[in-house]
Amino acid sequence: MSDHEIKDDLPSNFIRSIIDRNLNENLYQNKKWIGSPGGASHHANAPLDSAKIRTRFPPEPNGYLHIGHAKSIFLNFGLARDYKGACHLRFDDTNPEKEDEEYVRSIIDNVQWLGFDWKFKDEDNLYYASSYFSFMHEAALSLIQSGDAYVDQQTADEIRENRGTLTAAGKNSPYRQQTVDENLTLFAAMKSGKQPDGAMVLRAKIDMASPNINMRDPAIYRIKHAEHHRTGNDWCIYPMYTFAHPIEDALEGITHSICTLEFEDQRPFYDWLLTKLKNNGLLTDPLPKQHEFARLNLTYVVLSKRRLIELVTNQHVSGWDDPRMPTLVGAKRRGYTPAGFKLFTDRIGVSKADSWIDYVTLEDAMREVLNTSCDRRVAVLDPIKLVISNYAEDQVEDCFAPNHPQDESRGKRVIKLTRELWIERQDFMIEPEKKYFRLYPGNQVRLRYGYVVNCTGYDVDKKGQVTTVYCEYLPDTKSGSAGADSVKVKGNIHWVSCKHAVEAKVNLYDRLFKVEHPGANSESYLDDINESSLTSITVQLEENLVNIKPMDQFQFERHGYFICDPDSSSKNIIMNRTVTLRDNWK
RNA sequence: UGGGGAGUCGCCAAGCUGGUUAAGGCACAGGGUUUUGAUCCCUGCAUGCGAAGGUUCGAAUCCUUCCUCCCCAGCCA
Repeated sequence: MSDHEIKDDLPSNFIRSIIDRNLNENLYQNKKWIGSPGGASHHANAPLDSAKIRTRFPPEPNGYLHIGHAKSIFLNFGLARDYKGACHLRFDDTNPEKEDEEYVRSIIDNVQWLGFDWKFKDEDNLYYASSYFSFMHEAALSLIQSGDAYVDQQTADEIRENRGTLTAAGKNSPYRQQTVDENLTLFAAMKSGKQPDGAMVLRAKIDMASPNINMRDPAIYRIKHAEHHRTGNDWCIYPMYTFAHPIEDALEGITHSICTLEFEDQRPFYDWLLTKLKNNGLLTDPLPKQHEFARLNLTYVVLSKRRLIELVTNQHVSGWDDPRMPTLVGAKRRGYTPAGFKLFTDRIGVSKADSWIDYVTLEDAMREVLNTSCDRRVAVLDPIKLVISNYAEDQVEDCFAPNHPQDESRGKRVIKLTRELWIERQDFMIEPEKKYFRLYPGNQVRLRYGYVVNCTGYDVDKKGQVTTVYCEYLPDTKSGSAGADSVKVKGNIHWVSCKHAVEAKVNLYDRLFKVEHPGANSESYLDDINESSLTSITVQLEENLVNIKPMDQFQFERHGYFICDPDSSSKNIIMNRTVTLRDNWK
């Protein structure tokens, strides 16, 4: 295949268009990279960067990754792979009060689970913003020296008041005209540890009358007497995201810094800062450029960090990895797969339009992937007994079931047939409704992989509930035998031998919220919680499932895809339903 | 009422340096195959591109005006 053909297979979106254009403009042909992050002097004698582009996935280690992050991960790492570039995993740990090592580990696991790493040739591009604190401090000093930053001693309230409003310009701080030396002294005081939190803050000196509020002298360094999970007590001043992020990108030689829409207003500051630092000799071209895309919204799902935390702490779910949670750890336990997420993100595309993706789009992507990857098994979820009256009490017979209907190479397995079987309650009706073609008195169906049977009767308990169904089998009709097709039936039901069945617990999951947009038309999104999002039942599995191991996945025929829970054991098998099969009936 | 964005089929989304009948996916509706009412296959699904004007031989693509929605006033990210 030629490059041209390969390119035709790639999706088209505005970010790829930008990259294509940048590459055609030879924007990075003189870009130097010495193999590790650093400023202008660090890369001064470096060779040309062999990575065509550099992107980054920059999570703050203050929570668990969710499905929305998966979109960003596939975007950033996918772009790097397609363009023969590198994607860095960078922890944006500039706020010590919120961040923790526990999240770092979980994020690393999640990214690897989705199939990515941060290697590029011999580089290991795993970085921490906190590694750049020294450079950031120097950058701040340089800004003070060039007259582009000052230490403001107003209180937080005063700063807020003087910022102005959306329609009215702000007022200059009384400290805005301090000399460079005064600012240097004050900034040193901030760093010295002798100033309490909030006493003063370093601000960029731009324009208090800017129509863009982000340009009204944004705060770039604050005092925070807090222990950082990586730098300990080395610092008591920490850079703000606004200041830190562009620098992180620049030091790592990022070409395309892709973030979500809400940062659009910050792009002017991003460019302002980097240009200043370039003029001050700390950075060189090509400078990274920020591009924004629409974050993922999924119907019936909440993705905001605050709400997710609330769901866990208020115990609406069992934890971060509850299979109903949209976290990656939850999705994994639910049985959602990396390949499914890849298909999903490919399908939804990338754009700048705010949008809500139908939850069914995600489910369908999972079904499509699971359909080919999962072997089939039989499970009766709501058992009633079926007795084959003309089948001997002690007889046991092998039935052969293919592991996958579209892939013979996966072989067959044996399922034992006996006189008494478990079948689904839903596969029998005393009085069939229209178009129902399963079991009812007088009707014939095939016991999948076994014989055709004729329904002869049934028992009910005092409540009128069916307890046992009776039938007679047609001896010449066994699946695979010459006479198998001699009797044509429409219905085909699954079953499990009572004598051989394995009991298990199954968790049936439904959407966590009962409305498309939780919270949109109610007091709180919590009012929209679906109280029956989890149903736990006891079921009968085919005997071949006795040795199932945690995380094994199967399709239970006619039901859906199921995964063996991490807490499952041979004595206590637990299966989680990932997603049902499509069902045109009922 | 300031600034920044976005509006193409029920949900996404190509196309947008103007040029045959406006890609594709999901959903939906029919039909075929089928020992999963699954899968798979076929067919249908916007004379229309937020609205109205205008430029042009020709506009979703260019211009003008208007409408709707989202984001921004943390020493959060």
